[in-house]
Amino acid sequence: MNKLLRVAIPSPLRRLFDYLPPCDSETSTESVTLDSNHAYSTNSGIGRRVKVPFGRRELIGVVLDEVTETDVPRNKLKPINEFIDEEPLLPSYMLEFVLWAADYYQHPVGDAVLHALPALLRKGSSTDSVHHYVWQITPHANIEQLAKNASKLRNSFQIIADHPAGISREAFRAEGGDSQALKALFNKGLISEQLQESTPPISNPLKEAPLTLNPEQALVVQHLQNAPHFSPILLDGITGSGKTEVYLQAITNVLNAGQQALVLVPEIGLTPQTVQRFKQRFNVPIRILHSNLTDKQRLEAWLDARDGRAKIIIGTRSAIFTPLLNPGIIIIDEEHDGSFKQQEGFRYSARDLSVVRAHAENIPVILGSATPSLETLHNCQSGRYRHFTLRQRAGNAIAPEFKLLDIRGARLHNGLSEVLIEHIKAHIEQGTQVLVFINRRGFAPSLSCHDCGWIAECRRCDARMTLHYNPAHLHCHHCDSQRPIPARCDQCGSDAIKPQGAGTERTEQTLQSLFPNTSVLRIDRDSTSRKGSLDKLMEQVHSGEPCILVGTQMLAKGHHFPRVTLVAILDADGGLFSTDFRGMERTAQLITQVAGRAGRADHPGTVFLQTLHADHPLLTNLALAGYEAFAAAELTLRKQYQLAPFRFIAIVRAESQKPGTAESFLQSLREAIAPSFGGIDWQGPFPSPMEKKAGVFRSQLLLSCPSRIHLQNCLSHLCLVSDEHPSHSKVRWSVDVDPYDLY
DNA sequence: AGCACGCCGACT
DNA sequence: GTCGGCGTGCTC
Repeated sequence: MNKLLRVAIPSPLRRLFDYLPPCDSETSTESVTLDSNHAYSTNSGIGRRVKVPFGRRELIGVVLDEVTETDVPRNKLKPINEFIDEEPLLPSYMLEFVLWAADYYQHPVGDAVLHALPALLRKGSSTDSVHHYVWQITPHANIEQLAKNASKLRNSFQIIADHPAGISREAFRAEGGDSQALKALFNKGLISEQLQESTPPISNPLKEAPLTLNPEQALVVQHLQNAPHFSPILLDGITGSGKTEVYLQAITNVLNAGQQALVLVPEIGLTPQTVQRFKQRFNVPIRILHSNLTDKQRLEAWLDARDGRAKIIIGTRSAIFTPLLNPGIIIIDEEHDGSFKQQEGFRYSARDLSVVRAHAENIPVILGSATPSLETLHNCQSGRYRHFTLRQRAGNAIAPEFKLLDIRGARLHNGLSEVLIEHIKAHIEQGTQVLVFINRRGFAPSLSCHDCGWIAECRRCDARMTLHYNPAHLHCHHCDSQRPIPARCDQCGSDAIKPQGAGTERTEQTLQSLFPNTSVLRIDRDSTSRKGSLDKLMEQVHSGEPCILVGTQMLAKGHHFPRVTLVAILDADGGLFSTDFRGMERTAQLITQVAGRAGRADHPGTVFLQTLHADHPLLTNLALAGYEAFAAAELTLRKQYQLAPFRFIAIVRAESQKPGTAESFLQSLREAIAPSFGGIDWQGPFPSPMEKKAGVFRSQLLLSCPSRIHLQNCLSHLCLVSDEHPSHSKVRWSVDVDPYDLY
């Protein structure tokens, strides 16, 4: 009986493809079949990449199984062209993990498997294309041999000095080292390149002494040390309560046991400050997976993790698929953050998968947050996760005080109330800093005609164009289309067209004119898009001089502003009446996170919330009792209304070029499937909250069910039906399991 | 998703 | 006459 290879192919087809073993050019070229003592039949093919003929193309796939039976007619089977890898690329438990994820999120297996690989491996690069030469400091070299003002050289020297076991060129560049400086240091004889030796076990992984833990922190570290097996933990601690120190000490124990740590952070949270904490503490190779690495750097980091050379891996969402030789712990920092859920394609949640992976590897996992998601809190209540709370702030800092600022009927200066302006003035005069949070980029959220009421709208979306002055244009934040600012109204020709409302640009301008002698710094995607511009702004803030920071949620993540004593949230009402049932939760998290930027160290902080709904229970509860109380109340409501996390939900989304096509497609899916799946609650199909986006019409169907398995079975069936559907080519559809956004 | 085949309109 | 529009069908 011939052995067949079952291969995962990167295609949207939700199935695997069977192939014959490769033709061996030496034995026979005309015979398609192979005898059993062929070289390839002796060692397992599972986990190896192959080049296969697929239609008229050649693709790279991964062998998932070896079988002897197939439903495919014999004459359709083709032999694979060749094996790329001698050995399995992935340990089998990693393949199983990806397969589990593909199944859970209803994503085509082949696409998921190849998604889990670094781009170069996806394209067929060999794993030994990475050279193992590393740079080291020569024995007598000292940084003092370099001129004091040669900062580039000194910085590059320091990076290499920080890696006594040697650092590769790619890793050096990834850490911000300069190639020219590398050459110069080599020419000066300060560094040398040699073949990497197998890293000697590090006797002491610590570079600096750990901080003393308070009793709450010690309890967590102790718990992990006593139980180094699967044990999901929520580390629930307000900003400044020392979550990071707990991570560092938990990692220390893992390193001492000769194991590796995987740390996941939100997309925007991968700041140099976070990374610095780890580098300062540890004496071990650390790999950072951030978004602007080259493909080669990524591959190298991946291989270093897989082969155990890297001891700590810090990365964003996709790093959850990094294989580890000897995993010891997984840490998800800011676990409530939406960026852990991929919003297109393979719609996995790295946070949820981290628990699945930790379970499979039987290691602890820490979910850390000052504002835990309701899912995670629910998992604590049901006993699935242990809940540890850190209530003490470092250095006895006082928690910020919340004040609701009722702006009904108040005179506003481009969104700033007079009371607020007075408070800003007082803080500036007292010599501290002020943070103004507004969750809208641009100058104004819309441009409208005062004569006829016309509003500038996007031609491709059901949305208004945002007015930007810097540079001047109209911009759609949903599809990125842009056009010049019209001089006259499109509809009536009047020149009375005016900006409506305020975004960061306008707020910056208004504050600057109110406080001409104070620097006003704007921090949003537009002001920080140029490389290094964020660093420059941060430098100015950290110099400590009084200033006003104006910005979007970028301000709420990762950065600490010790001199800020006043936080102003200009529009606290944003998510109060959202159609998304998670709107409240997100608003509460955002407000709490922004507030956490103030009142650190010895400066007590105040948080002002401008609102038109000063008696709204969310706001009063949050302001008076804090996030924990809010979350408890919100969970009760979710239970009452039978929403997530008390039911499992999934959304089927569809889009089409013509209006109505997507909706009738979903309608026929529902009609075809609903009768055979009782116990599932169907809502829709209805048009998406923004039906037209980037020129396509979108519709969605919401399924919910108290049983995960039942929902899962229903979705599998739905995908089968959908694949066979006649309008399959006119409609693009996708399934989102455990959606984060209901748009 | 690609990529080919296939069958009708405006160009040299 | 043919270049090319995108409908539809297939990929082990």
